[in-house]
Amino acid sequence: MAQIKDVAKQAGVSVASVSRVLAGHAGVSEAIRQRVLEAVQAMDYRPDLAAKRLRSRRTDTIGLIVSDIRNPFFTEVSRAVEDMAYQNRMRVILCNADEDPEKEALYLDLMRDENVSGVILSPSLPTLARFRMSDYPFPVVLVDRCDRETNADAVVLDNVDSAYRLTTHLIEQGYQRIAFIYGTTSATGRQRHEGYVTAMATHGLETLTQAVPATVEAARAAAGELTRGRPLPEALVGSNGLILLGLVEALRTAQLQFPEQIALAGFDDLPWTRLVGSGITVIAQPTYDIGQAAIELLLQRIAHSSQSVRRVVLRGELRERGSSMRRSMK
Amino acid sequence: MAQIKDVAKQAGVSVASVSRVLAGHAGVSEAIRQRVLEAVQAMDYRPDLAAKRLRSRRTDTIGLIVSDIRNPFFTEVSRAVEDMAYQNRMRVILCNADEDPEKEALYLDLMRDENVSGVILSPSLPTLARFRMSDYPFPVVLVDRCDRETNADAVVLDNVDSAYRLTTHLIEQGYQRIAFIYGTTSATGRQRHEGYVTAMATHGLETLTQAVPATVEAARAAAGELTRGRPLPEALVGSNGLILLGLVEALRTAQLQFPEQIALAGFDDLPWTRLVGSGITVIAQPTYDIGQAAIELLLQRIAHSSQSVRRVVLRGELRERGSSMRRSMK
DNA sequence: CGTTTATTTGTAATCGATTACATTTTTCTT
DNA sequence: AAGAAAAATGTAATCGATTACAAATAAACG
Repeated sequence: MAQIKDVAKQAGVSVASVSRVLAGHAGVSEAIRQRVLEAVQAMDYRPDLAAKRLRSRRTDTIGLIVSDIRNPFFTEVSRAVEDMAYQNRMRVILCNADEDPEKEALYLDLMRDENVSGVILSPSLPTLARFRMSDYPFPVVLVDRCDRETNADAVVLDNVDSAYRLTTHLIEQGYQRIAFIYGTTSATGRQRHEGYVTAMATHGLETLTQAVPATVEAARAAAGELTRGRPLPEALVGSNGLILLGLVEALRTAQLQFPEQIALAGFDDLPWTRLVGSGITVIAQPTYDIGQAAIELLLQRIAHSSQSVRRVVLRGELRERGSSMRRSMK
Repeated sequence: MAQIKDVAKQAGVSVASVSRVLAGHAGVSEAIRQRVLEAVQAMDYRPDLAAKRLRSRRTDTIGLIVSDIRNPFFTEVSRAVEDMAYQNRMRVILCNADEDPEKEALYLDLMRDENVSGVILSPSLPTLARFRMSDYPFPVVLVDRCDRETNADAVVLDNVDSAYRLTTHLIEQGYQRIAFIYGTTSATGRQRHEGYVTAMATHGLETLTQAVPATVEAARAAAGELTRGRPLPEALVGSNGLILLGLVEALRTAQLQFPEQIALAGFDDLPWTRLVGSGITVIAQPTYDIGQAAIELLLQRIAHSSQSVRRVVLRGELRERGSSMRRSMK
């Protein structure tokens, strides 16, 4: 394996010059630049990253900590983050913390060990509550989850508004007994719940909510109970993609047609939402954009560590489909 | 930031002893071990990974190169790989090569730069054809895609057999004009095609195939054409999850009910396959196991670089659902 | 108990780059 | 053309660990 001193010898220059040329630093003559580049080419020289990182004290690596990459939302976010990272000659270390604060802490420690340039974090509720930017030796950008109190760079959906719009849509379609099943594991569930409550209150309707861990199984069970109760809710709303999936499964088990017997809506426009039944009405999140915005924010913060704290709020898009069709008057 | 010499001073020993204790090397007295551990604890010392990697020439990092993490198959594989990697104190660098041989080469170069311990690769067809273990300075395990000629550690599904069983199932249900839409971008499509052809031949039936790039859009277009042709095929089979999704969308557009007007089956048991219509018959891949097997194979190979080449073949599971229900006699 | 052998411990070289600082070369002024 | 200032280049220190080798200590043996 060729190393920098070999290249220097081959090009007849000093190692410093080689390093300068490769780093793209100014103040090196065109003649030398050419000779170095030629030698590099000829020897297929590739700098040793470990050495470079040790000396320069920078790793050009960013950490991405999410609950579970199998959640399609995070899948898409991670793809965006990786795309942008490689474009900026950075690496990504991905961690699945499973909504477990201890794992999150563990992985954040690992980020410190790795001496990462920055971290994108989707925190569980307890971690979010405790979060202080100053607790970390690297910049952190929160993604998907953040609350009003938290002082941190963040990229989130307009959760309250989106839930408000979704709920209002159902009300306008003639539904009144609208049940909201939401995840308690993260801040988004709470915020979407808030939007739902506001919409219901605005129209003088009573709320009907069920808080569950944000998993398909929990949502399925909760929906099963709801559908066995009487009177039957007129509509079900799930606060995210996993929950929505649980609802669909439960309705199927209970042999309830939507929207004929019960309407349905939720968050996250997944590949299947328009395929089941006559399609499911959802708030689509601009997931790729969210990931992209997060890493852009992070890169800016890395470049200017003292710039003011920013929050990017992206708007969800209501996609009306069959599952929320107008209720026939009774 | 405390470094090893600070710890050594604090514990009243040499840096070598500290390093030995932390590396878990034998031949250090219990007394010193205790003193070092105490000092480490007290100072919250964490070894600098860049320095460690430079000197030891090992990174404990593995590369995972797939076409697109958004493909649910790879999502699940990557989760398994990451789980196992962290359990073995290793890191994972994930790359999306988009089925592009050039990107694959680029990322493989990057792996060389990173001096990774090993790589798990899901190669495109051209890369697979050219693949030589000896071309890389690190061990490589192929995942999902491998053909008979390739001499390499690999973890794959029993593609030919699974496709054979799936096709035979449809035939047994009374279908004859069975169309097979398969992806040309990867080796799996070809192999599944082979299984289909064999099953059809065994039963003296004529084949009806359509090769497409493995994307939802391409499959949708191809299926659209097939459904406009006459006589209509009696059944459609998609060679993977993306293609299957495209087929479902096309049938929906063409307003064709399954299995009433046309039967449907495919590969990959995704969250939605049992929710659309009366459920879709599929071959379920043990995706998590595939990922797990791949990294286990890789770790073994890293430990014993000269062990014999292994191929792990996992069996797909046929899940019969409504979409392939028995055809009423005509 | 002195010698040999095995076990601990320490000292200093090393991994391969970046970069501070010193030196040389070039350019600019007058 | 001499001297000052600016630009280019080189030398050597440095990043923070691991580890080869040397030195010191302990155990084993006749």
